[in-house]
Amino acid sequence: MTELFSPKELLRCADCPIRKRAVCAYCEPAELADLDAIKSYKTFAAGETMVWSGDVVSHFSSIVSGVATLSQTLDDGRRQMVGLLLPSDFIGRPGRGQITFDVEAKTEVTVCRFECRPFEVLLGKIPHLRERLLDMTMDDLDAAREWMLVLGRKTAREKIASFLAIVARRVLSVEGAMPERDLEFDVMLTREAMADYLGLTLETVSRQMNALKKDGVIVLEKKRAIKVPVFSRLVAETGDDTGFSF
Amino acid sequence: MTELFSPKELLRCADCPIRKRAVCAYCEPAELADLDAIKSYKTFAAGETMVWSGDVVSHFSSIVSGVATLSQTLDDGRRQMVGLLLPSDFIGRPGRGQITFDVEAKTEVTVCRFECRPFEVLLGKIPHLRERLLDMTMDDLDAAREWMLVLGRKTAREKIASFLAIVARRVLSVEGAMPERDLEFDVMLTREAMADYLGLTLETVSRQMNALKKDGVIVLEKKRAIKVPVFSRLVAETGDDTGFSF
DNA sequence: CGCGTCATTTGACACAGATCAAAGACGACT
DNA sequence: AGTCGTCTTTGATCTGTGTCAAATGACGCG
Repeated sequence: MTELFSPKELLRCADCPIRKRAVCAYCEPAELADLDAIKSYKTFAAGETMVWSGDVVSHFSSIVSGVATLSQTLDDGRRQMVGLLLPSDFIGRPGRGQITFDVEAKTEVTVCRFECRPFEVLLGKIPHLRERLLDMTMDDLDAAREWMLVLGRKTAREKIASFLAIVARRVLSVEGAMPERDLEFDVMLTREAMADYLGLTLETVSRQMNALKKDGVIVLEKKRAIKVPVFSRLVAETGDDTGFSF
Repeated sequence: MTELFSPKELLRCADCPIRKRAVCAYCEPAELADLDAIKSYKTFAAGETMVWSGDVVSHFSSIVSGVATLSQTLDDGRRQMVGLLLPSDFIGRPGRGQITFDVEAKTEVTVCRFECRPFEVLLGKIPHLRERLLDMTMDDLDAAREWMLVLGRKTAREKIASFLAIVARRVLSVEGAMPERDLEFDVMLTREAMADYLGLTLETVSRQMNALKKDGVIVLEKKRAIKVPVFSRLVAETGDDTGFSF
C-alpha cells in the first residue's frame, strides 16, 4: 500500500492538487483554515471497498488521487455502477448518516476526509462550503441524467464511445487543456467494471473496444492505455453531437 | 385549459397542498411571506412543452398539481425520460440560467413559480430554503441513481414492475398512507411515455403490462387505472427486495 | 350515430447482445 | 525462467427485445 501523497506533503491546503475543484473550492483562506483543522488523510488499496452499502458513515471524503466507483448490486449478483469518482469528487451526504451504494477503490485512492458532525457544523458556518456542495450535487445530478440516456437508449458501440469520451474529458480536464488530436489517457477500469458502468457484459465491451480499434477510432497500446487520433471522430461514434458535461 | 386551482384559491401559502414537501417546506411563516411576495401561478395544458432543452429559463417552478416529465432526445429521435415530476417537485437550477432537458406537461399542470433573480436573492437570505433545496437535489440524485440500476440491469418485466411500484409509492404518499392490499392508482402516462422512461419500446411495455395482468400481479381496469391486489407481490417482481426511496 | 384520431394490443420475424466455453496475454511471485 | 492467478480475447449459439405491420379499442366531435 504505497502512498502517492504522504500526509506531511498535504498538510497545507494551499498546495492541495484538488484545491480548486473540491468541496472547498469556493472557500477563502480563513475559511480553509477551519476545514484544515478537522481534516485528515486516508489511503485505500486498489480493490478495497471503502464503504459498504448501508453502512453508517463516520466521515465525508474528497478524492485526492485515484479512481473509485459507486455501485449497486441486485440480490442475484447483477451490478450497476452509478458513479465514477475521480479526484475532487465528494463522497457522503450531509444530513444523512447512511450511504446506499458501495464505494470501491479501483486504483489506490487517497482521500481528504472530515468527521461528519464537525463538517456539518462548518457547513452551517461557511456559506461558500454550502454553495459548492450544492453546485457539485447538481453537477452530479446532471451527469447521472446524461448517463440515463446512455443506459436506456444507446447501442453497445455508442455506450463504449460515450464512456471513453467522458473519461477522456474528465481525466484530461484534471490535467489541463485537452487537445483535439492524439490525446492519450488511461481507462483505469477493467473490462468488467466498464461493463458494470455501461449495462453490458464484459465480452461485449471487449468486442466493441476491438471494433473501435479496427475502425481506427482508437488505438489500444496496453489494453488500458487508450490513444485517440482524432477526438471528434470518437465523439461522432457516441450517437449525439452535443457533448457531455460530466 | 381548465384550471384545477384558480390563482385566488392559492394565494395563501398556508393552504397550499404542497406546503410540507416543496422547496418551501422548511420555511417559517415569516420566511414564507418573503416567498409569497414574489410567487405567481401558471397552468399548462396536457401535452404542452413547459421548457425546451437549451432554453434560458426566467422562472423556477414547483409543481402544485399534475404530472410533468424531464427528457432528453438524441438527434435520430431516440428519447429517454430522466425525471418524473410530481406535485412538490422543483424545476430549475439556481446558479445556472439554462436547462438541458425538455420539460413536458403530461397532464394539466399548475406550478407555483418565482423569477430567477429574486428567488436567488431569497436563497441567500433564508437558510431553510437552501437546506431544503440541497436535500431535494440529493433526493433527486439518489432517485436518478436507483433508476440507473433499473435501466442498466433489469429485464423488461422487472422494469415495468419497478416503475409501477415507484409510481404507487409516490402517488399514494402524496395522498397519505399506503395500504398493502388493494391499492389503486393511475399511471398518468401513455405506454409510449412509460417506454421512454424505461428504455423500452411501447410494444414491449404493452406486452409486459398484459403479462403482469395475466399473472394476477396487477388488475387493469381502464388501461391507465391500475389495481394492485397485493403490493408485496408487485415488489417481488421488481428484482430487488430492497424498496425504492424515490 | 358514424367518422377520425389517438392509444393500445397482437402477431411474425430479425437481430443485438447475452450466455456458455475455451484459449491467450500479462504481470507478480518464487 | 516457470507457474499461478487475473484479465482479456475470441468463437458458437441462444434469446429477449426491437422492428414492422395490421387490427382493435376508446373517445370526442360534427
